[in-house]
Amino acid sequence: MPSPHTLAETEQQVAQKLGGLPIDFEAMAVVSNLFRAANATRNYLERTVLAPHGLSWTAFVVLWVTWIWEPIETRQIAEEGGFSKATLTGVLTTLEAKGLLARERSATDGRLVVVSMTDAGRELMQTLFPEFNGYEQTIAGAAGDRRVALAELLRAVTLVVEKER
Amino acid sequence: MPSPHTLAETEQQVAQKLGGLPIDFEAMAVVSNLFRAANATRNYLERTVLAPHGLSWTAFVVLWVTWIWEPIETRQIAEEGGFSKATLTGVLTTLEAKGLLARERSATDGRLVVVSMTDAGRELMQTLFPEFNGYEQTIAGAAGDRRVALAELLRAVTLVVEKER
DNA sequence: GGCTGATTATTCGGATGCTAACAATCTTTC
DNA sequence: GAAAGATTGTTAGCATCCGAATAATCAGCC
Repeated sequence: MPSPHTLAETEQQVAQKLGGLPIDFEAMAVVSNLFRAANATRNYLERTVLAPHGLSWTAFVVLWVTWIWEPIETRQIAEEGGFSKATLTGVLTTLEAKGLLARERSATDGRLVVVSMTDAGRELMQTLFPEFNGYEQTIAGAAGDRRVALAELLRAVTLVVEKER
Repeated sequence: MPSPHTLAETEQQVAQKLGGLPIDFEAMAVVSNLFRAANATRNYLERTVLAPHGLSWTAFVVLWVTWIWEPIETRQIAEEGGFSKATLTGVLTTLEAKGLLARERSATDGRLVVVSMTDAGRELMQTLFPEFNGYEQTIAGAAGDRRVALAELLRAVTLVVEKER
């Protein structure tokens, strides 16, 4: 079974399809590779280290952000994690059902919900995160000595698209 | 409302939580920024250019791959697009219902399904893709003159995690 | 203190996204 | 040519993921 087409093959085919219209292939490569890398990485981390603990990628992110900053308001978790509050509500429901964290209404502002870890949640993160970080090293190792530069470039991309809101 | 915590704040808090355990913060930064950038970019592209045409990110990718390589087998679309065949089946159902592409069983191998664009689908891509590429330029512009390097680093990450299968 | 506007979290509906199981088909081996 | 193994696409079940709508709460203004 052939592997996906090469960049050169794809560029040639796209040029043929669009018949001379100017296409920025470098921009195309940045965006398509961003998604391939993120998707492949998420699947890899879920399969190797998160699924054995019954966690999805986003569940882990929520757990991690809560563990680091607890007690924390839900709107802050959503902001740190980069997903919507609607998504967060669903994931919190899942994690609360697993007994890893707990929600309660703020005593001072009835609109807000505050989240804290349970003892079980803290214990899980104490062992899971160092293991997880080991896999992160495998992934970041792909960038060799340009890891810091890669992280900075990715941060710049996020800033540009979040500024366009 | 405070913006997300800085990298320095996060590192300090993580170090405090883990009490001296060695954590590779650079690796952490690469992986977390990869997801922030991919998620933010997907939301931005869906909101600005895809949703007005009734398309999700993955629906667009499937349409694009099919447009470039048609007629194409479903297993090849899944491979090029980097998602599972189960996901592809659902997205193809959506796109076929919108009249943008068509599926048919292979005449030579009953296991295979071949996908082609409809005239409506080709017309949509003729106008949509150049517009989409314009937004891609905005995004890739975040990397300045390191766009090619960024795409290569991302490709390296994908290769590393897909090799770990 | 009552009204208006803003903010928050949740719910709803619809779409993605995966793994595992399944049915149908093809390939290989004997 | 029959059986076993492999491959394909679909289905089922479960989890995410979003925007819009909703209900509850708070802030500001008069």
